Amino acid sequence: MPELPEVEVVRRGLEHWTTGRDIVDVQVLHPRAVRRHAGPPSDFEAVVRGAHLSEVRRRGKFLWWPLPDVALVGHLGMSGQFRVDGEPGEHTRILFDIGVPLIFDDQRTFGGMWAEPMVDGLPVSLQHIAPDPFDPHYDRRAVVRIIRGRRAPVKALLLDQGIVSGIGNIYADEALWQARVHWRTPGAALSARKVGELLDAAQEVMARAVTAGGTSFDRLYVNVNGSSGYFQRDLAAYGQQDLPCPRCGTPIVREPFANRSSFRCPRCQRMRR
DNA sequence: ACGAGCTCCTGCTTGC
DNA sequence: TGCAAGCAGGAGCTCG
Repeated sequence: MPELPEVEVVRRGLEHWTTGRDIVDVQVLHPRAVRRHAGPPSDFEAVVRGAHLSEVRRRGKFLWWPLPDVALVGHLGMSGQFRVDGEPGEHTRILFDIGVPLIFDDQRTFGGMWAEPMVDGLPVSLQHIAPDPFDPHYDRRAVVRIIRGRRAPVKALLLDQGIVSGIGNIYADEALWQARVHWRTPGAALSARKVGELLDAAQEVMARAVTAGGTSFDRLYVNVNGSSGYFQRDLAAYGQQDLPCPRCGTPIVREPFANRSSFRCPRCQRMRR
């Protein structure tokens, strides 16, 4: 489940392996892997072929290579991977030749790549994606104000990439656990101090996860060289159903949330008022 | 404008 | 043993 930490680990790997290289050739092996692109996969191939790769940028969970006229953008979705370490496989969707093979694999095909113009340094389809907590443009006070102005469950607000980007189901649950907030609490029911605490917890837990190389539950998330992260060892709430809360020992519970799951400590994370 | 719900997709796990 | 249902979920979309 690539969220900001996993995408950042991939970004660093890609920057190391692709910077200074040229796209000698590219083949789209699965048409669905090219999405949001204004044209067929053949146009995508034509646009990026020959491009020089200088740096890799990221906002939230989106990655892009700035090219002279457009950005080459990628999103890993649920199961996307970039690999520079081997041969194409059954889930390879796009194959680049940058002197060495650069492989975009995606088992569940929720991810994809496209090329599009940039406005103010940001690909056009990412204009509505808010800065993530590590972005110089991140405005903590503004995000606190937005969350406190909404009545939706605070977890839904944390996951809304238009408010603050990069947070997914894993790090939302971890941040809520760290700040001792029940995921269903309406944003408007939280104090400004508590929302700030929650945002700082999200930032802190994601920073630790980057250091750990991200969270790898299975082979669906690995770095560009195939190595796994190890932050799953440090998860306090997410996926920890029936296991003791690291703070108080109460078994973590799993609850349905928007057709998925939410994990919390029933003692540390109670609804207030 | 907001919030809830649905859809896309594959493969592993669970239950009858 | 086999089949079906459940589950994982990011992001864009529709609907009320």
